[in-house]
Amino acid sequence: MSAAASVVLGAVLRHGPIARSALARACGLSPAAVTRACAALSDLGLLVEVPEAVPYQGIGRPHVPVDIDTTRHVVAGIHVAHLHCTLTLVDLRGGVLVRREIPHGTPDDPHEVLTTAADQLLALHAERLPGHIPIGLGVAAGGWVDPAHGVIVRHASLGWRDTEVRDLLTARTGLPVRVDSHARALARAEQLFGAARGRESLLHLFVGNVVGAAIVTGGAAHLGPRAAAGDVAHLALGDPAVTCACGKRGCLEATVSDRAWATRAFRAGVISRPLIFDLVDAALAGSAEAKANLAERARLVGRAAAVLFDFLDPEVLVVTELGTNRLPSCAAALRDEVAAMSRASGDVVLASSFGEDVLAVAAGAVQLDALYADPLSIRNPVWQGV
Amino acid sequence: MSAAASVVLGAVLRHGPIARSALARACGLSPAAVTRACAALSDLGLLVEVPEAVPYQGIGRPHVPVDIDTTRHVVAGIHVAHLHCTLTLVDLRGGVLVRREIPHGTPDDPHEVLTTAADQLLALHAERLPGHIPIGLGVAAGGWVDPAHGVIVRHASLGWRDTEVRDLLTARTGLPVRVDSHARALARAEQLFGAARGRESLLHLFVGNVVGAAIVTGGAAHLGPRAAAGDVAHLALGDPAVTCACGKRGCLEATVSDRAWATRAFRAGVISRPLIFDLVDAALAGSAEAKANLAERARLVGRAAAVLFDFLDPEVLVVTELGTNRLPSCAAALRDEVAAMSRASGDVVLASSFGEDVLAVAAGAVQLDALYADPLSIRNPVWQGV
DNA sequence: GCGTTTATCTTTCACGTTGGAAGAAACTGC
DNA sequence: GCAGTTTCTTCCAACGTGAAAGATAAACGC
Repeated sequence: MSAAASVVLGAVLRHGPIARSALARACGLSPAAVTRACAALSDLGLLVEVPEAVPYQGIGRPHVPVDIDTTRHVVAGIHVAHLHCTLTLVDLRGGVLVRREIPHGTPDDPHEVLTTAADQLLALHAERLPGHIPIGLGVAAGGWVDPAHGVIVRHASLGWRDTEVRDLLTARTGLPVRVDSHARALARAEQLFGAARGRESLLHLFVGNVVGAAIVTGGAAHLGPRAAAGDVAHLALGDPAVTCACGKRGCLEATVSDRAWATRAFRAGVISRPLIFDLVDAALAGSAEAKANLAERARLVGRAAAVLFDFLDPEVLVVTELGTNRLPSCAAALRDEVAAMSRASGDVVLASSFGEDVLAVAAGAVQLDALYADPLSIRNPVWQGV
Repeated sequence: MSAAASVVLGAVLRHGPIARSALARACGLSPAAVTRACAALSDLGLLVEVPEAVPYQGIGRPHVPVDIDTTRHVVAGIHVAHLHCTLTLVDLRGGVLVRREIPHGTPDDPHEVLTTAADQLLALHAERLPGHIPIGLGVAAGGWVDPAHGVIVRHASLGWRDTEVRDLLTARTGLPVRVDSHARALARAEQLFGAARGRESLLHLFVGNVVGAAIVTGGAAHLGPRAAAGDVAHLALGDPAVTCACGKRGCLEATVSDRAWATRAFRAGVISRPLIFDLVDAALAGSAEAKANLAERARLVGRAAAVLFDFLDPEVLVVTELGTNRLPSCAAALRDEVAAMSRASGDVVLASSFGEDVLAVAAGAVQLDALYADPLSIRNPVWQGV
């Protein structure tokens, strides 16, 4: 309920260890309100005082910086990919504490995949971080996801339809469960912990086997009435010469998705198997041909991003894509292309902040999003007793 | 400040004459809160009781419907077009009470154009509606406008740059002044009084001599850090064969703007002068060639709109364009094209609600937007005295 | 015709959140 | 050790809200 608590916790997250007096200025709240909010958040184990963190130099009573307490709670995350689930335990700053990948038993059976993942995640928690109280469980998946109902409407690669995730896993784990799409989860992560920290608008373009986008305006993700906002997979922003499985021409996904591009590179003789990792590895190993090939993809992604950027005009554009995230030359190609084709200046175009941990962070961010929106809702009876 | 007053006034606007009890249900407020809000709004002359409006049939104490009081206040509007200003006095329901067009004296002198318009508008008010208290002045213009600073950054056709409108006209008229772009003003009008009534997301595409869009998400217009959101004029969504004055190919504005399309139709021999009105008049007079020509434009607009729609996934798409607004066949062509090229079903694609009055309503809506956002800010000392 | 029933609207009161002001606390400088 | 300074806390009044009780105005039933 208390709006102040949410604002204060968000400001602490952004500004690191920070004194209450500075918080009051940063949040536009009275000192009294900040004290009250900090007390409440401290009682819940979300905030700690760290007197030694920022030594006080000046005159007067020394300040007592507060910071996010990452030692008490964890957030669990499940990312449902094509061949495996990524299980994660993430702290309140989005730091990945534990990560494990488990292959799907029976990919056609959502119930089995999800309950197995949840069970293993609980076991992982009991084994590795028994002292951390789990706040909730976030589930991220590529494709069309309806976070309002906790449903994977259409999983991008597994063919699942209208899979009710939230109710299933809440019953199974007893934790609050939130579900969201890949692209939106990562957008929120960028906004909380990454490049878009503190920004109120953001366009996040995710290019993997799935291609998707997330639109953040006014500080909140825009879902659309069908939760389909940002579905750019089949926009005609790609190569017009490519015919997509959907029947249309020039679909973005058919042009630049991992699978599509790997196939294209394979046919062009750049790699010997149609696997994107082969292409990236070759580029990392120094192959000029592979580098040029990936830069070409980055430019195609950039051309599409330029259109979306100019239309939406967000504060930041973040692109999550294997090549640009690992190869500076690709990131530069992307940036140049966007700058050339749009009003965006180079400094608002950024590669994902999360490196290898993208999937792990995404899954956790789904739940952390909810925490930072309403921190006082964490009324965990287990914790209250300690 | 009171959030309830804004919510209540908005609900009254949407639901016409409505009983307080029904308002409480519609707004999710307690009856007490509604009573208080209505009393405050009544005192300000924004609301009236209309006991006879909805005769009560059932048992129990009869309800007393309340409605927007359109008899006390007016909002002034100035729309700055290429050759003239449209001056308007609009009531609180967006109804145009007075409209007058005045040609620019010296189009190159923003100061002269704006002050003349403001002076004439004040005179018009004194002459025609002296009993109505002016709440404020809205200014709408095509191009790049920064409403946060009240500045026309770049007028689309007059070549004005960084014209400070708000401060100039506040000083001149003593009224609160708000400035916004054409596309956003009309989007807000659609949301308040038109097709998008009560919707929280909306994409409005405006096609005139200027081509622009407005993005509404979460109930509020998205501006972007430079107030440039929705600038679709130079997106490559038009005919790739067309080269734009900006140097790029396929720009939307170079393809479908009034001027560009009229020129194209003129060259094709459909009309004898490159004037869009000739084309529309011919079509209205029954010319099959002109109709086909305008339907082709509607389809091109639809193709561009489809991409933007699928990306943003708004609840409604509203297109303001001369042909589709006046010719059912064009509206149908647009609808069909959007439905074919996007996920949008036909019923979310709508032509503008305001017919001949588009410009007049747009100018007024800029200020009405502010009124409905914070009705209690109308502390007009003149009114308080009555 | 008069009390009962029903629904609308208003008033009263308690609650929660906030900012302002005063006070307590902790340190420096003289 | 005392003034000066800044941080943080406590107390209190203001505000907006919902719940509940009360007032009001009609139809209904006998």
